[in-house]
Amino acid sequence: MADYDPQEIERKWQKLWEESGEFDTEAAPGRPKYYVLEMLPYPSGTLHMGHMRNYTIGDAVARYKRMRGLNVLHPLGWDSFGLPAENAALQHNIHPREWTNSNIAQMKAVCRRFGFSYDWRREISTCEPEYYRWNQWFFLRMYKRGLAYRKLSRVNWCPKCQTVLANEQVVDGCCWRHDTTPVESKSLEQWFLRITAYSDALLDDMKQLEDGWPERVLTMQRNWIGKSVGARVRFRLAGDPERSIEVFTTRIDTIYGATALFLAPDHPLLPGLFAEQADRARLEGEWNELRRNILRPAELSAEKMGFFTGRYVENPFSGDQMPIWAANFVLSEYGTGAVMCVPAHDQRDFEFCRKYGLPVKVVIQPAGGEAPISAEGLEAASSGYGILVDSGPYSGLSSGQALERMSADSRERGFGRPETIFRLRDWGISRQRYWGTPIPIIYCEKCGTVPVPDDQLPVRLPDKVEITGRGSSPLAGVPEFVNTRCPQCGGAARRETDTMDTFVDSSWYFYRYTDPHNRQAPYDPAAVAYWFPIDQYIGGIEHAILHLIYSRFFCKVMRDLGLVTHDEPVMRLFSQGMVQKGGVAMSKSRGNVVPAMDVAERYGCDTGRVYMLFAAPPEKDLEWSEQGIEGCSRFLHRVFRLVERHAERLRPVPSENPHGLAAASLTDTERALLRKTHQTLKRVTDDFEIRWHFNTSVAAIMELVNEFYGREPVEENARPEIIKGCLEHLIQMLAPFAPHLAEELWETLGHHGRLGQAAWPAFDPELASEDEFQIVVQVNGRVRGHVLATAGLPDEEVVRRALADPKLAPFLENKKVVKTVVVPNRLVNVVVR
RNA sequence: GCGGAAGUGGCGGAAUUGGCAGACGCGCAGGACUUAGGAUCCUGUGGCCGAAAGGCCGUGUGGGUUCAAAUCCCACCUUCCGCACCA
Repeated sequence: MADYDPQEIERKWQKLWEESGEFDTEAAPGRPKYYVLEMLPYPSGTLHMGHMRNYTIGDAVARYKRMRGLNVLHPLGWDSFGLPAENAALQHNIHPREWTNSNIAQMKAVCRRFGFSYDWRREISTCEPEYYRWNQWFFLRMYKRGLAYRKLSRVNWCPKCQTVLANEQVVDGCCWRHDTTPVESKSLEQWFLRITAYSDALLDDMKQLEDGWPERVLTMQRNWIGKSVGARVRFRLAGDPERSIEVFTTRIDTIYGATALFLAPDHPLLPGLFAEQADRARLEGEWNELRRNILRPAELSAEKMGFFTGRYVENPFSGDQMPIWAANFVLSEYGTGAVMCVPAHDQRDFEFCRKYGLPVKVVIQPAGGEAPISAEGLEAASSGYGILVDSGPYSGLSSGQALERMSADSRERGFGRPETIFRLRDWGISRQRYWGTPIPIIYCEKCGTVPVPDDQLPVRLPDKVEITGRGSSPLAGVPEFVNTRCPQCGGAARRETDTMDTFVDSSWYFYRYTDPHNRQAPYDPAAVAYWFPIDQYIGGIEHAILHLIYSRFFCKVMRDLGLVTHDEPVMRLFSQGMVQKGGVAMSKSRGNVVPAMDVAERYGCDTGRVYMLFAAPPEKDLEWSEQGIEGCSRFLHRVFRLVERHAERLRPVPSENPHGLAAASLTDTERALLRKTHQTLKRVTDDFEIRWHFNTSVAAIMELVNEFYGREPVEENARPEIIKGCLEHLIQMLAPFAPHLAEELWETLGHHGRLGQAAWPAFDPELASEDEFQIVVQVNGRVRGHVLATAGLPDEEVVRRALADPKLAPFLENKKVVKTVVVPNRLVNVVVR
């Protein structure tokens, strides 16, 4: 008997698949489609098992859906612009393009060695001009619509990357790639994409995603967008009614309780407030001290500080005079940079006022019978909604009523208006780097900022450039690139030398897969109309906001440009867990990686795939275990031997897959094999369709294999055509997980067509059904015995048999049966007293 | 601090609708085959008591609902994740 040789089998089928274009797909209007996609990888070098998990999940799904008869689009490409290529260039004196392309070649070889069912004709690489010209094309369309603009702004600067970061790329005050490097603040001219124009759309359209996206991703996006509905209110400066300070508040209902007004330390009006005062010098000293103590996100426990500016404002509702303080916890970049201080109803204000002895005034009493609160009795702010008191004409209203009426009144009386603000900021995309998409803008002395015309795209990245790793755009040092002609007046002009954030590349790449070689447009809308939206997207949770919010934004822009008709690009999102070794995520920097190629060479890729799916449910983190993978290797060997043992006898026999029990007179063994086969089929199918828990699919198939082994020699008690039918189902169910072995065994059983194109077996509930059950017999909820019952036996009869079980007798002695509970085909519980 | 997820044998995990907790795999123990086994096949394997039959205990902790709870409710503990002076 031949031995299972994964190397030979896998090589054979990969070659055949490639030659026949097995996984090439074409749009076929009218035929049901399925678009399954794994997040675009960055070509960092060699692939390790930590990378392979989402490809394995995606490939199992793609293969399953093909067997269900769907037209499956399953592509892969490369997110090939980005900083590591420049760092490699510095370190090894190699051109970023060369480094990148050699990594791609290596990684692609691993993907091929794993037999992933990609349509490689659709492969894209974002650093190729054929791709990035469409980044420029989209940018220009956004520019024309005012969605791309340039402004001087304070930006996040990572000293390690030597470039600017978007807000989304700053985590806990540090760079997302260098989590121990605090970002610095710089003022630079930057290009922005106006994602805030879609704040409400990004929020509202999440309703379409509630069924298909993980709740925590939606929550993170909601928090990130940070919508606040409130009001803007203007406070006049006491003694100087021409000047005023605006605040934003979500709690205008508490405004009668305001006892001060706080300004952010770098509020522009602040220096002017104490300019004319006698103790100006002291105030400026305080101010400088306070500015040294502006709270950074990392130091939350730091103490609140502030000082009285010596000036007052007038509360436009109550007429009260309120002192103006500067406070270190007020954010200058959020809202108006000024807030009203309501210590009774805001915890931060409460703490500040207790420290500096400012008065506390209660204006909201809790509704619904709770004890009323008083300023003296408060130990913490009472921030809930309630009923207004001491609030002039608004006393007696509920918070809800007051919020609406008071913001409307503020508008009518000319000192305010309802306002909604967002935490979301526009997306800064300028990067002072070489290895990215050039921003297609030309600066002309006469004409100003001029977009590059479409027919001059792509603006190509020059090959020759000096990369220094220091903080200025490398392209600025390439005169052939910088010096150009103005497209409008033809005069001498200079090109923009910053490149785009690489998240621009990945914001729309999945559209390009539908039409990857189009030279006239980013894609044919008809191709997108057929394939979109993406049915299943699979990737890591680290992109919960970054990539996934940018992509949603791009989709909405495309929709408004008339390029797509859907609102959301991705219907279902799945975040797989990480692969760990030694309890921490596999990564090159930690040095705990298991190279994917090693696994393929040692065990075969089928074994590696089965392990990735079997060791844990896909959303959980998975610990790499050499013993675990050996178990999976044993399992595949076991399957191989099982089929091989029967193959010669079964090859000439027609397989029989009886449907229903009446048609065939079955032996006990046949019945048992068919039952287990169809029970397994139900479990595996449900795991694909509903549960997405492939660990239990693999376990179910293992059970089926064990069933065969437990009944060997099966040929003595079962007809060959029944055995063959069951083995075929077994192989089909294995195909999404271990496709090479499955193809080989399919052929071993005498088939000539490809297994990947064979239909998924039809489930027959009648064959799966049990006709006899072991009923658990409980007394007062504790298991005391078992009885056998045939399906459909009346409850009374089941109870009668249960009570007749001699094992129960000691527990029934001197007791009265109060009640019996019957769970059909499962359990009888006798309640006694 | 707020929000979310999780906590089950020696280990990874299973229990899909409240119905025998521990499927499947690893590990471990024993056996068969064998010159040999780190191959393969078979058996056993939550803890405690017991020769066995069987009994008691057991899903982070404490309470509750129920004939019946890993599963539902309340309180708490631990771990992980997200948000964090966002006015």
